[in-house]
Amino acid sequence: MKIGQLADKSGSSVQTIRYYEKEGLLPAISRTEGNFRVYDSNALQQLLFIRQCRQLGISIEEIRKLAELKVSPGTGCDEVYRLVDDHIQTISERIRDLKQLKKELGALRKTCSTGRSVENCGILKSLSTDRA
Amino acid sequence: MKIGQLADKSGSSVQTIRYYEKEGLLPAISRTEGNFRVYDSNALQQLLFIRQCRQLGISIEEIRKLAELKVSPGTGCDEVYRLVDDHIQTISERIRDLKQLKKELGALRKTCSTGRSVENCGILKSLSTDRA
DNA sequence: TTAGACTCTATAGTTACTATAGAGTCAACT
DNA sequence: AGTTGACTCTATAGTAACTATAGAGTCTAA
Repeated sequence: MKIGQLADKSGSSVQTIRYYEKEGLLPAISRTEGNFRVYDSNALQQLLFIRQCRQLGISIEEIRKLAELKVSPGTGCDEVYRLVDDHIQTISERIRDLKQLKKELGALRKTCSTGRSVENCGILKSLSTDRA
Repeated sequence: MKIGQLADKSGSSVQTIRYYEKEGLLPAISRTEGNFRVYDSNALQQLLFIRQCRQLGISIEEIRKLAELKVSPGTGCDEVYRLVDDHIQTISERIRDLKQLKKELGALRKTCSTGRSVENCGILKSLSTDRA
């Protein structure tokens, strides 16, 4: 199949697929005489793997590592385990930070009652003088 | 004061201050004979305002808007209110998404018991076959 | 044969900075 | 006066993960 079909089936855009190839996530594939990329179902599987990882917020760099591990038999999967664990940790921290942020913004919003003019706007006042 | 001192006092880096100037967040300031930037306490205030906003995750584009509103007397502060409200909304969504992600990663992690070899790694298996 | 859909490469744009190179400025010390 | 060192200047490239564009080529169906 050609890149457009692969894009449809995988849910990635054509440009994104080419981007993944350039980044070394998808191996070089064969081409038609007219230089069009040709993919098989194996390529589709690989792409779905990448997509799955990306949807879980795993970076391209990390996906590269995972892909390497996948094809290096004999090594333990501790590293895979650790990568996922680290990722969960990162996300937890991000959630904590965002919650704090939301709290601060909530407080900020309370300083404003709509309808005033900007000269008396509590939000702008707070932003100008408060310390986070 | 010169840019280094302003950086120290504000907590922003020298490059970041120059970047804000280029982006139009800080007004053009005067220079010494030797072309060094010179700042007063007013500039420090403006920079602290920007920092405060950035720490609350407000984008540079939005800060530009806020700064404009600050100096356009007579207009209502409804717009400020709305901006902050939208921002809270965005953050809430982001938190929700991340929580979902964490849940999925947690489930993924459970498919792995450490010490196995990658051929049997539950995580890699899941990533290769599951649908999110 | 030609129109339309698709594909190709290469390049620039996105966000909010950070890092670097290479040059100039300035104050203090010898 | 010379020089060292800290600071500053501009311009440019890099970061992450794409997206968008230009301009050209390919393929297929009417």
